[in-house]
Amino acid sequence: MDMKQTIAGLIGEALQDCYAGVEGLPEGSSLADFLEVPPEKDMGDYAFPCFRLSKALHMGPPQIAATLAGAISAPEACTAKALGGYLNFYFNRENFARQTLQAALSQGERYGSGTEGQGKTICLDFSSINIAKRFHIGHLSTTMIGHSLRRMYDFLGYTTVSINHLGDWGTQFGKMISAYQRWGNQEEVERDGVEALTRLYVRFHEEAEKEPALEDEGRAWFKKIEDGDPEALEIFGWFKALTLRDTQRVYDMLGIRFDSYNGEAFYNDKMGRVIDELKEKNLLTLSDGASIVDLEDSGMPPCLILKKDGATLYATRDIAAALYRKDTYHFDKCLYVVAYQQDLHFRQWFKVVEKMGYPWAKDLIHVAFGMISYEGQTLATRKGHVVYLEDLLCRAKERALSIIQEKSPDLENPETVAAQVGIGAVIYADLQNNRIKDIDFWWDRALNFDGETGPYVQYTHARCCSVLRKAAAQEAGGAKREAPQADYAALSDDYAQELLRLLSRFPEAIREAADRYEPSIVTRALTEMAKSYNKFYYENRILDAEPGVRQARLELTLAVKQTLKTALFLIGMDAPERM
RNA sequence: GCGCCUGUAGCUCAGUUGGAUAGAGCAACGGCCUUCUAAGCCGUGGGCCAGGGGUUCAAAUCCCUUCAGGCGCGCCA
Repeated sequence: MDMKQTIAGLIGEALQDCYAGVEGLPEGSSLADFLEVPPEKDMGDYAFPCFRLSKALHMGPPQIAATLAGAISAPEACTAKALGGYLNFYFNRENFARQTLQAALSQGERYGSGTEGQGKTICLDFSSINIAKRFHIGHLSTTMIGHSLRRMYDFLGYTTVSINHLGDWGTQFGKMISAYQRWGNQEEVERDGVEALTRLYVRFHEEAEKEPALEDEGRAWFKKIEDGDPEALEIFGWFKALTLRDTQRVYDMLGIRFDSYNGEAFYNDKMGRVIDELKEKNLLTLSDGASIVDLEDSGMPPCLILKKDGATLYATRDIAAALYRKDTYHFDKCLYVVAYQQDLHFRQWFKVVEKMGYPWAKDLIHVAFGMISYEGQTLATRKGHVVYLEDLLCRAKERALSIIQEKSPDLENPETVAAQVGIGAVIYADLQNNRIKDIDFWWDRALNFDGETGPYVQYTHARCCSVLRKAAAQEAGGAKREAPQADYAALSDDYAQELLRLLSRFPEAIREAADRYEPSIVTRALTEMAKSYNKFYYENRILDAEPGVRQARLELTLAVKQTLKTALFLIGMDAPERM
């Protein structure tokens, strides 16, 4: 049982003993929710504010705290002291150390995992690239947040389905075929991939300025795609394959995998059902020639379903996709990791699904995140005001490599580690803050590896590994027999206790992150743990301590190492053992 | 005009969903490597928590309001 529950139990008993029969007192598990962490270490490990009892008991909080403190005696778990209106609890440090390490070490890198997701499925729609467009920093957040959430839900036992909802439908692809037919050549496109397609697309627009007939030609090619013309489909399929090939390089660098690439084209023939159902349920009305679902009763503008010309829209496709996913995956939740600009769009079509009578509309979640800008300005591909993800990752890797050459010239696999560290820095920076915050990208910030950064945490992990390696070497070399019994009382100092406290709370952090769809909670827990370990490390000698003390500190180091690795994994980062 | 979001140190942000004296990192300055990884550690300076009202024993946190910024508001996605 964890300390919080233990303490809640002790308070419950004390309330019974001291104030039996009084009405309106909290009891049971609600007491655990009242517990808080005091702002200062010397105020204890947990505190119970007595203010809220004073009404029911007709007594001042300090008096209540003092009475309860007198009634609590459980020295093997903790001691209680009254301070003002607070009842402060101090852990029995030796026992707390033993219990926490036992919990962490028995599960190893699975520490913090769970089974609460057994039998539940979560769909995650993220990254969702557009065909014939290069992957740039504007796609980083959706990709990393989605990937991280996916790993967290997996860790908690959920079945997850990662979906890359491809942007692969629209007249722009007709234009691209037209441009390719006029000016493209196969070799060049095959070689340069998306880059070549972008050039063709840009040229198409330049030429179309002078020759407006081109627009019609583009539309005609798109019509051919719609009608299933073999030539059009072949070229378009090739463009698609090229895009996926180019993008896959980035996904490989990031360790990301998708279960489905069903995008807009896939749902093209699945929207009839939506229209029919909306008509059947009397939700569709005509307005200025377009078909809409009126949402005035929900205080929102209407949701457009069909254009004047009868063509479907974004919302129509999203609804069709949601129905398909519910039928196919039977999800308990479907998350859309999409920038906050689209907040209204999601609220609208979620509401339409609700009006269609599907109770699972409440399980559709828009996981919104902030905008990214580049050195104070809006991203603009056309003006070249953009940072491609591949370039960013490469430069981060180069920077890591040059630091390795300077500080660790003897490293065996500098290229591999440089990639892990450089890419880690980029991922960390993206998942460091609350996802709703806008991000302004600056090169010098992105390539800074000092302070609270990805490399800092990886460095701490490598440091733990180094200590454990040296310990193993000592044991192999020396005449030591079996591991001595750890002296957990040796972990009573403030530095060790703070570290243990963070370890003991790590499982909660993962759950909070999953509940709030907020990877930054894990990033922060990770950073706090690394900081805490570095302090501990400077205050305490590990390898040359007395055997029992050495063993206890090694166990703590091992627990931290494993937990850091797990947390890094959960936000999508690698954990090199040396750097 | 209406709606959503944001406003905390010079900069970038935390702040455990209402608790005790508001915390980190960066930047600046000053210390610490013949000892387990100095990509590290320690210290100094820096705050009207955007402003004003309320609710509460207690507000950066909840409610109202003003201001500032971002985003969105029908045939794009």
